[in-house]
Amino acid sequence: MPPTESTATLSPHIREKRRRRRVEILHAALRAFGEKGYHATTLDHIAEQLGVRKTALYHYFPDKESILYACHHESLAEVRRHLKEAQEQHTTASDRLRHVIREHVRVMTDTLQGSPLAFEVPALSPEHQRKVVAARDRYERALRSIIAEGVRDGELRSVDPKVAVFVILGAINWIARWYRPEGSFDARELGTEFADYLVGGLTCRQPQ
Amino acid sequence: MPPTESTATLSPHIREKRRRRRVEILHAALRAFGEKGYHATTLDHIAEQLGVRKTALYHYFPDKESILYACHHESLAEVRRHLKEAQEQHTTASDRLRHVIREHVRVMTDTLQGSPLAFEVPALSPEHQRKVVAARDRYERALRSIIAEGVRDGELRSVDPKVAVFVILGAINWIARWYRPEGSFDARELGTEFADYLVGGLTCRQPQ
DNA sequence: GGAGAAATTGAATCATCGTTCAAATTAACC
DNA sequence: GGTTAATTTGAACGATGATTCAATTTCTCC
Repeated sequence: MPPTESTATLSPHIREKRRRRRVEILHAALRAFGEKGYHATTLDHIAEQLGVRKTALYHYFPDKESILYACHHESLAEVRRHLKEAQEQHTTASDRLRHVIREHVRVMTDTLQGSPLAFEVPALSPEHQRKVVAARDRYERALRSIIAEGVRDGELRSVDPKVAVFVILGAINWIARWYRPEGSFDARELGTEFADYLVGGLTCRQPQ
Repeated sequence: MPPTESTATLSPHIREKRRRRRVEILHAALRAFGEKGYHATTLDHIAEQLGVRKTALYHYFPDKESILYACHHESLAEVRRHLKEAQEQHTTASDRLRHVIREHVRVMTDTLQGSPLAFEVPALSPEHQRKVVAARDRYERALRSIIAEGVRDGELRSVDPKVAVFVILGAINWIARWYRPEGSFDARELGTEFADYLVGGLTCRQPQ
């Protein structure tokens, strides 16, 4: 009876099955949180999507807040991975930005439709909140310095990087509120459109 | 004892005093909703900001949901007023867009820091929800057609107006999550920066 | 195919608000 | 200044939804 903790003594098969189930729960939770917000989402609602009773969830997570935290954790890891890619694969600020935006949009539209910065951080426990805010700040700061570099090099217009990052993340996080997988938008095109728009608004009119 | 209803038989002085109090409540509610979201906000929390017990609120609004609706109603009226201004005072798509964005940002940062499209619509009663969604859709459609016109006239890049409007409103609504009046951002500059960025991202590189 | 672990369930508990209401306080106005 | 209406309050109620737990069902694996 290892509800929630102690994955150590499990057989590989069981462990894997358990991991998959956790991911399923997170997907259901992410969808619900994105649609209605954390507080309006009941455990019943999440469980219902999985064809199960809410008490079953306690076998995988100690409480509702931990589910929210796991969502944050997963999707923050995801976007920060793409940030790293961008840094490694591109050299100019616009290319890096374009990469990050496109991939972040993809994270929002994928099954793990994560809005790691969109979800209500205040709902987290102090401990979890501290961790999430720290990770989110690292991400935001990295984006800001990409923009700041671009401005310094004359590649981008002279904008306040803080404001620019807020605009970008606002636009991206908002996706959770209107995007539905069954809708008519193509996820891949969406990322490109976002990148074109949001990078285009920062680049200089006349390349010097 | 006219709690909530029947403003008819009141003296002008009383009526005015009552109106002011309602606005105070809305401001407190808007701030709280913007920070923590509707469901995480308790009536105690709103009342506390006004130095009063939560039961006092029932003298002005029949229930919590009506406060949310009033917030929606007020701020939707506000942004749609600015939309009308934009149509009347400007002729080109970019100028109209610029006007709307700047003013919408101001609405977000002002005392009535309204995020009429940001607040959880599903929390409203079916009746109120219908009204708010209708008004919001009118607003969104108007913005889309401004952009569509600009594209048709060759003034704006060829973008999907739907996506562009989502980007713009996402960026603006996100303001409720990070802007604090006591912070270091100047509200007026903010509107201009948003407009520059978000209109700039739509305009053609080389005016034909 | 059977023993034991894992997963799920249903019933019960508990805490948190939103809401009601009668009583108390405060303001309006003649 | 006193009467009436407006406003606020404190205590109590009720609904919702998170959480606990013992019992049951379903897997795993020999």
